[in-house]
Amino acid sequence: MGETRQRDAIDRILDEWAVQRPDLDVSALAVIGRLSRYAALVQARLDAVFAEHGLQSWEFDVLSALRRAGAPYELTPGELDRALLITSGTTTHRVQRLEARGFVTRRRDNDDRRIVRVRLTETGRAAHEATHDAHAANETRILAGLSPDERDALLGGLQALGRVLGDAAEGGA
Amino acid sequence: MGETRQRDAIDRILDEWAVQRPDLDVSALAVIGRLSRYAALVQARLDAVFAEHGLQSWEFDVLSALRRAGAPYELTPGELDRALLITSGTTTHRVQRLEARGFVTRRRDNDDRRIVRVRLTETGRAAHEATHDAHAANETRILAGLSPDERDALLGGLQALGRVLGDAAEGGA
DNA sequence: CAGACATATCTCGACGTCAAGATATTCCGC
DNA sequence: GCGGAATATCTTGACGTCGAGATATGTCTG
Repeated sequence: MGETRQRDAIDRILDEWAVQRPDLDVSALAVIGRLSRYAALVQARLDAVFAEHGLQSWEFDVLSALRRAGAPYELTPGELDRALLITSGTTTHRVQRLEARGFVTRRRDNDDRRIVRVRLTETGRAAHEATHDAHAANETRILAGLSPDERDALLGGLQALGRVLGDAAEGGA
Repeated sequence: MGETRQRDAIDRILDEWAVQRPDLDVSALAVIGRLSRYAALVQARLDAVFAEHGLQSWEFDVLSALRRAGAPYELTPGELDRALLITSGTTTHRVQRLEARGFVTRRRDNDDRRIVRVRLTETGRAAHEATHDAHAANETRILAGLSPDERDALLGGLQALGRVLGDAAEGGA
């Protein structure tokens, strides 16, 4: 306690603005700048573990969405769009490449022939399984340096942000 | 108080894992999943305001870095790399396009001819100025729905995360 | 001062994403 | 059951980013 927190990259940005434009209110930047910067730094750490297991993070994301959907591990491209916050063109592209790797299959629904069913193959499920533990451990390790209070604060703050962003309404399944 | 927080998209993901793999510890996912998802949702809101002012967010980022460097509003490509967490190839590309729009100039340093000086033009400074207020207001508006406690929790949690990520050592000037 | 190493920037090719629109199918009101 | 609106997916072209390596310049060691 009482110890001054070490200044980070965002603090330096705020310092620069304080010199250049002391009239500005940078308190929102202090939050949002960190949010986006740290999300990028965290993603880089996650990518490193995926790479060790021969996966891109977008591949893992798709496999995870299918895995957690439960047997028969099947979703439509539209459901993937919404779950992963990506556009339909991106989903088509991702599914094609996962199909080429043998991780998923695609087939038309016979009741509604507009719909496609993307299903995890056994190979795909195994690839997810093989990577998941290391990934989860990686996430745990990243947060391990936080005290319980800090971690609660971060989670609570993010939950509140999610409420403000209206996330409950988006990404529905 | 006592009111149950509305369940959001990440809660639904956690619920799905609880059904599929009740043995998993998803508490780290609850934090990191939100971090990356909300960073993406926030970025989309920021992009909307930049678009109203005819800028891409990467353009605004470069103009901001130069602006807050102070007169003569000049940085090297390497400094931009580190400030913006991008690779040198990306910086070259960004600077070329900002130069084409008349927002920056490039010239070799005469003392060390490996070095380039990227300088904000008056046009570039004006473009930043014209966008900055709306952008700052947008950031403030996004956070306006948070209570002071929630906002403090979010900021404090992010600062702790920055410490854990070693951000103080990165992005230095 | 020559050679090796270090630094700064740029080039090139590949990749992932998006936006807009095309196509195919289903639903709904009459 | 017909025509138009709605829905689901795919196609296309453009763009931003990265990684690896090329080039040019500077520094250091002996």
